[in-house]
Amino acid sequence: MPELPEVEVCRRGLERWVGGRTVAGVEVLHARAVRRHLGGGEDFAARLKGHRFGVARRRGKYLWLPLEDAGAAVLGHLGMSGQLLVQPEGAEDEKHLRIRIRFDDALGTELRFVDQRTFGGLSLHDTTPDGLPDVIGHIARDPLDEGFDDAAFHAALRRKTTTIKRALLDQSLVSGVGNIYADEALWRSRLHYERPTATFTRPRSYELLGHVRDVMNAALEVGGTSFDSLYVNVNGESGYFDRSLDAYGREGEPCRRCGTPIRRRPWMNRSSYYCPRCQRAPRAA
DNA sequence: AGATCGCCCTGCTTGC
DNA sequence: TGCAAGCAGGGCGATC
Repeated sequence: MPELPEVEVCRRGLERWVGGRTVAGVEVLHARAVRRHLGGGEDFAARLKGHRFGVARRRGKYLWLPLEDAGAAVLGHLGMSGQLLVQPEGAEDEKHLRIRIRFDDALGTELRFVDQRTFGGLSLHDTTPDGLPDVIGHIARDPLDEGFDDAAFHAALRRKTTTIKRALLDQSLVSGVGNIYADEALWRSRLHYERPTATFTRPRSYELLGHVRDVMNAALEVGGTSFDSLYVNVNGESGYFDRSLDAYGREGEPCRRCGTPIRRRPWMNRSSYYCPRCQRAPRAA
């Protein structure tokens, strides 16, 4: 379950191992992996061939490889279980290999999109003048992005009629926050997931953003060591999940602040983990 | 038009 | 032991 830090590690790997290389051929092995490419797998392959990749970029959990001089980019999302791997050309196919991209050079490696649950995929899109694929114009910057506007985020919270965890997962307000990091940041902020966003004061919004950044930076430090190898490893096994989680997945275990057992509650076809003592439910829940 | 929620998918775990 | 249900969840799009 790659969250933003894992996607950023993946982007760095793409930048290092795939940037500047020219596509020799593309194999689409599973149609669902290119479902966002409206022209289908054959069109995807045909339109990539012969083009050179530029510098990999990322916004939220989306990442993309610009095609130089084409005004287009290959957009990728890892979904739940996606991986982008740089493998030796002769290496055995992974069980869930969905897309293979070969290159027109002598480096001896190819790019593979591997995805068990097929929530992720690749697609080709025109880019806007600022280089963004046109279909992700609605995705906000992430809190680690220098261009993220804290004041605008707070104003948006005040404007919305919703609750804080929904807002954290709303990629048009802030990107890169998934279910795990939302629960972690809320625990650190001592905020209940159902707190209405309209009640947020500016200091409270800023404190929450600070905790979101801390959670992401901590994971980035742990996961950021694995990209400096042949493999662009983004499978979420950063080690961060086992060692450093305070709320997510800890149902029944003692809160690290007060010792109260952490609770799990069904929420939006998912789960919310929280400390019932540190994170009190709002009065009008 | 803003807010909410069902659904897509596969493999592991749990329970009867 | 075998089968079914539960669970994981990002984001699109239908619905209210």
